[in-house]
Amino acid sequence: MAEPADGADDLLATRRRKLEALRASGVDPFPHEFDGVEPIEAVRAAHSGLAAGDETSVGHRVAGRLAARRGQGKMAFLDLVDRSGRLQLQARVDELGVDGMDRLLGLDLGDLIGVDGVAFMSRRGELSLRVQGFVLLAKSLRPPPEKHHGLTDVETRFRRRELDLMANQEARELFILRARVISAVRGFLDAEGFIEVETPVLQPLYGGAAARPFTTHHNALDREFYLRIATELYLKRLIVGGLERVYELGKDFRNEGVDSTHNPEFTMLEWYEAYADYLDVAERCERLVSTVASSIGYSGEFDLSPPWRRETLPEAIRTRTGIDIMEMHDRDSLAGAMSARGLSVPKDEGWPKLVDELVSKHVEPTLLEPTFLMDYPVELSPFAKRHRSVPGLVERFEAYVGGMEIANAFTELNDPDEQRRRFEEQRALAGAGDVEAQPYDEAFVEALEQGMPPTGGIGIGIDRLVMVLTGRRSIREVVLFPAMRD
RNA sequence: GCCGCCGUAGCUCAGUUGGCAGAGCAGCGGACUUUUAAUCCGAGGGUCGCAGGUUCGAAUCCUGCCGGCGGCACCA
Repeated sequence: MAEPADGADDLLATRRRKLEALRASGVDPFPHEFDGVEPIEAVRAAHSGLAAGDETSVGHRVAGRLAARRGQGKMAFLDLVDRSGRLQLQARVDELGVDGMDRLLGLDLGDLIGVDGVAFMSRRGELSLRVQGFVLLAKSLRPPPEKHHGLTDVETRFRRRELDLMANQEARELFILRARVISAVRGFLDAEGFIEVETPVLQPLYGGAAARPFTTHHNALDREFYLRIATELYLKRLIVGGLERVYELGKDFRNEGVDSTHNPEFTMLEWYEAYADYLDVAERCERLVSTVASSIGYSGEFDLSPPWRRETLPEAIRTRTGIDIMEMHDRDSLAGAMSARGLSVPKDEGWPKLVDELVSKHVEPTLLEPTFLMDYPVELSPFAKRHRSVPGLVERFEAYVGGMEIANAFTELNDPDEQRRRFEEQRALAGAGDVEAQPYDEAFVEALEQGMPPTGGIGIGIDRLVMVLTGRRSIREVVLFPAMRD
């Protein structure tokens, strides 16, 4: 409430005052449109051959946010930023008049403006527009982040992503690249005969992954629903229905911990393909990732081109720890072998969890180059088909890059009676307190009883794929608005 | 959940042994017709995350809480 004058008022009040002054002088600070805008990138492309000092008579209309200002008085330079880049504007009093000059220089950094100007190459060799006319497109009532250091505070960058995007070009580029990844994924699958489908996010019963769900309530039906943890079971029902090749790209929700590779809601791609097995799926997976990578110009630390390394899970555990899980099929002998080698043994956990421990502690961190880890114990995989030649295993792989799981796939179990038995086993685990055990899904089993062709299916974590393709180490860097505490 | 580090102006950051709260950018007033983080002059701007405690005196030391990051645990 302090009175204006000089610096006694705060930054917001100053901007509000300017807003009111504009209105008082008949300027609409929030006009409705600005037609015919050219992306800054296109303006640059049109003048790539100019040399320092060259003038043109080519006019351009651009629009964006005012990002910097140099100079005052009779001539000044300003920087305008749009999605595609940054362009210097030159403001001259002999072009704009004293009044126009004052109005242009009276704008605040952060204001959105539209500009008509003529291209020229400055003495220092920077492409610029000599401003002939401009219009305020939206007044900014809050100060933008600092113009040199940008916005670096991690918490602010995530909570107020709009500030990150306006201040940091890398942030803009990253999310544009993410969009291109998703577009390339669709293009790849569409071209290979898959159709994109949408299945329920709100589900009466959840399933398809080992995870705890979020619950919500439907008022009119007066019943609980779950937010899906996977799309798997519905998609397989579409395979039963004869759609043959389907994929879904969308959010899954898992009510579990948050860390650098887990966000409670995340983007998952799943596809299912009739008459295929997990080897076919692996081949398509490595081809998809490699194709998407080259379509976005990936040049990171990994060689993503096919074929990826393949290693069986029992073999991977044996070479890392010397333990042969195929020879130790009861909990006690495996636990004994682990403690004999000085490895920590999770208490009160059964054989499957011990295997899981060995894989996540001793195998996964070593899988840096793209690798398919193949053939998992049946106990860990309630929806995967038994291995055609190795008892106790299923035809399943997880794909790893940089020590991080990016995909999980199997030859789908299509024997309804065995699926029923697997659900019974899950029910027993749930009874023993496993909060992630699969709930029994009778509708799914009945669908399998209609007859499902041999099918291969996969889930690929899109956020993690984007992490790999952009070299980011935290999932929060590739999700626009990651989950944060209040 | 446990451990460690961090939280100071709109933004980026200093702040010594516990002794008046600092700089740059941004903003405000002014000068400047080819700047590139423009420069120069002037005057402003603070819930030092929050709440307690110790002390003559706390941004600084102690406790608790909130938030962030990292690690562990959990988690396909």
